[in-house]
Amino acid sequence: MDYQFKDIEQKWQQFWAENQTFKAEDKTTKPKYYVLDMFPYPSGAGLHVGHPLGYIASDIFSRYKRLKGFNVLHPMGYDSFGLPAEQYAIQTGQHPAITTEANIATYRRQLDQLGFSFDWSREVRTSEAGYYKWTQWIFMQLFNSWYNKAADKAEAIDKLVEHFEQNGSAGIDAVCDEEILSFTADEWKALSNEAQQAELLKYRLTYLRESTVNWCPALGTVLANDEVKDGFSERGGFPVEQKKMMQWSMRITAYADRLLKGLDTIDWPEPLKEMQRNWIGKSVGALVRFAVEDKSEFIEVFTTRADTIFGTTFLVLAPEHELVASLTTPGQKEAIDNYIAQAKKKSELERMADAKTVSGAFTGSYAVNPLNGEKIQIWIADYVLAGYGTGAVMAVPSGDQRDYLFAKQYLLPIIPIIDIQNIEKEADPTKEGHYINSGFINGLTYKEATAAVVAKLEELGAGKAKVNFRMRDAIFGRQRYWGEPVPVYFKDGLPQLIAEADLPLVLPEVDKYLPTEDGEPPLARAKGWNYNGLEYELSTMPGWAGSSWYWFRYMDAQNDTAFASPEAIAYWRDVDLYIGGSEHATGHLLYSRFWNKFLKDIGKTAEEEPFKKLINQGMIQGRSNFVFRMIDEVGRATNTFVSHGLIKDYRVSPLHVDVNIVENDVLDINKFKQFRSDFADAEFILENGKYVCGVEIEKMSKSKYNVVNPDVLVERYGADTLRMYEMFLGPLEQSKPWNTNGIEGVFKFLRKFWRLFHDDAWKFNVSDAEPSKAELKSLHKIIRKVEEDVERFSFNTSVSSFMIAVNELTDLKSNKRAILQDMVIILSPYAPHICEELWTMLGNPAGHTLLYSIP
RNA sequence: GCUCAGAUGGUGGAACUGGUAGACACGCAGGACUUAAAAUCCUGUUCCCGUAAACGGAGUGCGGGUUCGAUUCCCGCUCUGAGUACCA
Repeated sequence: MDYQFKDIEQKWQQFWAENQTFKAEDKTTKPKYYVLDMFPYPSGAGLHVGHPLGYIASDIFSRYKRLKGFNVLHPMGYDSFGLPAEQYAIQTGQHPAITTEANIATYRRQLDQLGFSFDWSREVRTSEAGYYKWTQWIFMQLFNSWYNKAADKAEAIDKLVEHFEQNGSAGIDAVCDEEILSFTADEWKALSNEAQQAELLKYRLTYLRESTVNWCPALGTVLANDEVKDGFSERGGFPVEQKKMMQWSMRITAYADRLLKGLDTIDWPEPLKEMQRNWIGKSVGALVRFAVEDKSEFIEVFTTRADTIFGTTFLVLAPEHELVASLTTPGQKEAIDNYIAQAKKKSELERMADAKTVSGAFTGSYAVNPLNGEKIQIWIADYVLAGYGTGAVMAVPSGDQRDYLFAKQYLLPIIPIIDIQNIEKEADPTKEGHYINSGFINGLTYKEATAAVVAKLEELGAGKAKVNFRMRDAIFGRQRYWGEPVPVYFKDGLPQLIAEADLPLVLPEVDKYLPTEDGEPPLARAKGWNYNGLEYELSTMPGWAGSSWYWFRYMDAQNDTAFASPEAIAYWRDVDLYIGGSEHATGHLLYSRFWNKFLKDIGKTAEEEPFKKLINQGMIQGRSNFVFRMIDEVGRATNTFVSHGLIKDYRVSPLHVDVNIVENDVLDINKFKQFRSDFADAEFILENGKYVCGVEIEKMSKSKYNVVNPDVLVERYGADTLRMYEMFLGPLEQSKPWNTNGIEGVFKFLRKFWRLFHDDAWKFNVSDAEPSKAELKSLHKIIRKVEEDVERFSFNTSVSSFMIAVNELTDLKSNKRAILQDMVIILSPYAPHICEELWTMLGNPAGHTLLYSIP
């Protein structure tokens, strides 16, 4: 029989499902290997051809590892809380759980037809109570913990309380809020319970605090920094503004240093590590205190160039700085007020747009340089950011270009401080040379000077060495419905955890998915929803909560007494290979590392890093096709279409055309006439009897008619062909446009492979004769090549090698069992259905992934 | 601006540690089979010169360098993509 991919694929998919062929074992002496894909958000649009790329690669690798004798965990699930289902619910009144369920069904069908070897018995869905019970549980552990810098790990909050009771606040080195109380043991004990709780909140790893947040009015919720791009929400593209709100946050900054250091221990793409390094933004420098002249106040600045302190000719505060009002003299009040009003009006975007225009205002006050007693002016300017460092800088115009421009604009002095500095046209931030005009560090080099200045500042009590991070604590609350409820209620205005026995705190029903009239989150609509009469927290957790620990749940997905059993965690430990997109660099991947480290600190997990090796699969872009509609003399669109090669001779306007009615850039004219009713009587100006379309690379999207659905390709060529074609397209990590041209080549290859086992009449015909030298040579070449390729994730080259091998064996008219049986095994990770079929036709038992190993 | 990645035929790409550039596939051209088409098979296909072949010349974004030898290593530049953006 000819190659009947449809029957073969259906048959084996059913067999694998019924026999749970790919179920990972929990008790085995085999070495473990954990292959993880980034689980999808099940959107309404279903999968397009770009989504499975990473899944195919991970599936090939998983199947390969099984052949190599590993006990492979290769699970799949759904990140099923999220905004689109909720937006849809707002529009239609349909409960998000219902649309989510329907979308998951579509995803599952699409995934199944590709023949993935997922262990579905371990499926997780973040929106199910059985799962989010443990997301809430982790939240509670974070609430019950503080970060002990001395031990460099998270510890139980009870230990902190114990310390307070015995020693007061002395001897505690914690990551905490800035305004903490200093007290003795007796003073602590004398505090009311409320006061104690309020104080502890400043230490907890998840805490409630008034903070400036990214508020998105259109979405009606706050967003985390990584969910905002250029002043607009990442989802939906709505404007985002800054607003002060009481908010739940995660003290991820406690882990900043460990998150940074850990990067050196993991096998991740360098650009991704670089992105995380930049996001964490560690900078080593010093805090310097400048006293304000004739006032008791002082201004603290952060600088990475303490050595340049003698070049400081003014101070600049952010317009939002808390001391601005008190520093402003009566004479300068109007100027300052005007400036602040003006700065406030500017949106984030405008502020970035005029990065080059310099503006600011003088407060009228003066500060004193702690090292030389110089009196310098205090200004405000929006080039200083309130959110970074202390919101104030010491301006050294000779060394910093921003300060330089500012000094030029407002005629402030510029003092050179290094002998080789050239400051005629711009600032010179050099670290070479020796210091001048710099008091006691004159003549020293950069290294010596920095150390000397910091030592002197410490001696004078005017400063100290300080490491600063750009990363902020992560805002954790969302004023939305479709997310995990926060397991907290309020008593006397203070947050309290609900009892662990009351988990999960189930998402209540509401009449509408919108905020209430007085602006409270949707959960305020829930009738009778309270904790023994006390009010629950009304915000829900952000999208990244559920995905920050899901790889642990796969280890033991059904467990009802722990997020995963200690035995399961001790065996599976961490993810050996993680495949997914680089768009999660500063969100999911950072939060996951954070939670992983926390869970290790509290003794629940085994490894410091969750994902040993990570590969970014490239984005599959859309490849749009265009037709060219002729424009007549008066500028009206006609119903005549000009082939691409001829458009220079006509006036035309390009029009997207559905890529599914175009093959190799040639338009199917009949299908085009049915594409839209007004094209029914379209006319064409052809070249060589064909209508050739234009091409452009764009994002894959419905509106551009360039979405290619895998269902269509599976229907036409089968899953094995699609799997191999996606790999054949190019290196996994590289972004590339999808182009269905060429899939025929892979299909032909599989058919040719099939034919090796059959005679001219398509009758199964395999010989038991001894293979020739040439045949053995081909076989050994391909085995070696494919092993090398898989180990370095070069799947595209192994597909080529398979083609070469099959071409060679076809030329040799080889039909020897000794050759073909091994070919089946090495090809099986790539094209599992056809291989399983041929494997059984050769007389072997089915389900060979468990039984056989690589030759 | 800064950081990172990349640039090879008509197209996707290969050449892994410096050793025959263009594997494999698509497309295209020609041919076989067919009444015809599809499917299938065969041949050719980097460019230039040459009727064709042998042969000759050029060639991996551009300009230099190291080397017996460079797509590969080094320096400078151009362009494309991604990330980031007044971070003191």
